[in-house]
Amino acid sequence: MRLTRYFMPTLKETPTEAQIVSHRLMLRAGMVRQASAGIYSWLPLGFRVLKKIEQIVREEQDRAGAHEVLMPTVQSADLWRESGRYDHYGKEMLRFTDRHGRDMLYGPTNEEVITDIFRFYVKSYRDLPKMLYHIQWKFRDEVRPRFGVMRGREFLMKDAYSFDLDAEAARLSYAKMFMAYLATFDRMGLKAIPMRADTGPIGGDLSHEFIILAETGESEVYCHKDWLNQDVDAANIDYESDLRPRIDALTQLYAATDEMHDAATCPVPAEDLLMARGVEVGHIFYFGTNYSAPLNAAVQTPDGGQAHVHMGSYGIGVSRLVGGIIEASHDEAGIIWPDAVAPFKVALINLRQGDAATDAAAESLYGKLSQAGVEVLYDDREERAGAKFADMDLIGLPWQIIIGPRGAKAGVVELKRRATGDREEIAPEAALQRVIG
RNA sequence: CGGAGCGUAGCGCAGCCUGGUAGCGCAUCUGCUUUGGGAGCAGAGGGCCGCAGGUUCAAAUCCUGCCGCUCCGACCA
Repeated sequence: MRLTRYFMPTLKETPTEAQIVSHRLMLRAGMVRQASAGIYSWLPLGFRVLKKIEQIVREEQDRAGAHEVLMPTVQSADLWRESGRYDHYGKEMLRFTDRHGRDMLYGPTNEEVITDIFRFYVKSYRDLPKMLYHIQWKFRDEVRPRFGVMRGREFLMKDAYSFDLDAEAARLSYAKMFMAYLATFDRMGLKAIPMRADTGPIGGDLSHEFIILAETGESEVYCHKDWLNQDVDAANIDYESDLRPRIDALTQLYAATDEMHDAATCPVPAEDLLMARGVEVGHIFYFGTNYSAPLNAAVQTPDGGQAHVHMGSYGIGVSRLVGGIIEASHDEAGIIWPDAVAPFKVALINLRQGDAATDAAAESLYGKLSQAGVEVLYDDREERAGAKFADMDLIGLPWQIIIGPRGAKAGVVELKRRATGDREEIAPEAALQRVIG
C-alpha cells in the first residue's frame, strides 16, 4: 500500500479527551474516530488490526471444534421475557420499539437467541456435544464509557456457547474453550492469565477470566510470579483428548481476580505473589441449565427421558483486545504491534522521495515485497525524514526498511526492528528475505 | 447514578473575570530554499465562539435552560 493513496490521518498532538495510552495512540495513529461516547468508527488502519484479531479468534474457535454462525444485533424482547432476564437486566440494555410497537433490544449478549436456535433443531443426545459461536457487535449502555475502545458501549465480541448432555460432559467443553483461549491469546503475542472469577448473577460454579497484564488495566489481580514464565505450548493441543489434566497442571500456580482473592487464605507466600493490574480480554462460564431450563432446551436421553442441556458461554472482547494489546505493547514513540496482529508487516520508508536513486531502490523493493505477499506500507510521501520516522514509529509496524540517498548509492538499506530498535544495514535482497522469514 | 470540569478553525490552546464585531502554535494550500529523527522564509484559505432564550446601544464574554464530551467515585451478566 502506498501511503500517499492510503487513508491514515495521523495526529501530531493528542486530543484532550484521550486519557489512557492506548486511546491516545489509537487516535494519533488514525485508527479510530469517536462517533459519540463509547462508540467508534474504525478507520482503515484500525480496521485491519480488528480483522487480524478477529481472524485469529475465528481460527482457534474452529480448531477447538466450534462452528461459526451469525446472530442478529437486534433481538426481540419476548425471548428475554421467557428467560426471565428482560426485567432484570437493567438500564445497560438498550431497548426500543419498532413501528408496530413491539419491544425490541440491541443485543448485549446472545444466550437467549442461541438457545432458541438450539432448542428448535436439536432433540437428541446423539447430536451432542455442540459448540456454536459468532463474532458480532454488542451494545451495553454503560453508565460511564471510558478508556477508548476498551470500555465502549458498542463493541465487537466473540461469544461461544456449548451444549452438553450433563455436567460432566459440559466440563469437557469448558476445558476445550479454556485451552482455545490460551492458544488464541498466545498467538497474539499476549500473556493472558486465566483467573478464577466470580460467576455473578449468571450462576454456575465454574468461571475464569483471562487477563492480560498492563499497568493501566482496570482490574486488580493477584498471581504467582512464575506465571510470567509459564509456557502454554499453545500450538500443540489435542482437542479430542480430555484437556482437564493439562489445565490442572497449568493452573496449579495461583491466579485470582480482586473479588476472589483473599490475602488471609492466599496460598502463595508474599515474596512470590505478583500484585498487578490487568485488562480482562476473555471470560468463560459454565452455568448448567440456567437458560436451558426456562427456555426449555431439552434433548431426549439414552433411556428415553428428557434432559435440559448443560450450557457454557465463552466471550472474547475482540475490539477491546485492540486497546489491550496496545496497553501491553508500546513505548514513548508509539505502538509496537505483535507480528500476528500488525496492520502491515513492513514499513518501507523512502527518505528522499523525488531523488531518482532512492525512488528507484524503494520502488524496486516495494515491488518485490508485494510480489512476495508481504503486507507492506510504503511511505512515499514528500515529507522530511523526521516526520516519516515519527509516523512509522507511531503506527508501530514490526519492521521498518529505510532507504535513503546514502544507502541507495551504496546499494544497502537499513532494516529496523520496531520492538527492539535494532537496526542493520544490509542488501535489499537480504532485507527482503529477513522480513519474509 | 453521586461529585467535578470542559465545549472558540482539522488538532492543541488563549481571549471570558472587567461586554465593543476573534487570536496564537501546529496542520492545510502557493512559491522559494531545505532534506537521515516532526525544517526555514514569504504569502493565503479556513470560525452560526455547542444550541436556544434573556439582559444590553452592543454578547465568545453576563444570566437561564438544554445538548454534547471528559475526569473521580459507584457500577461493569
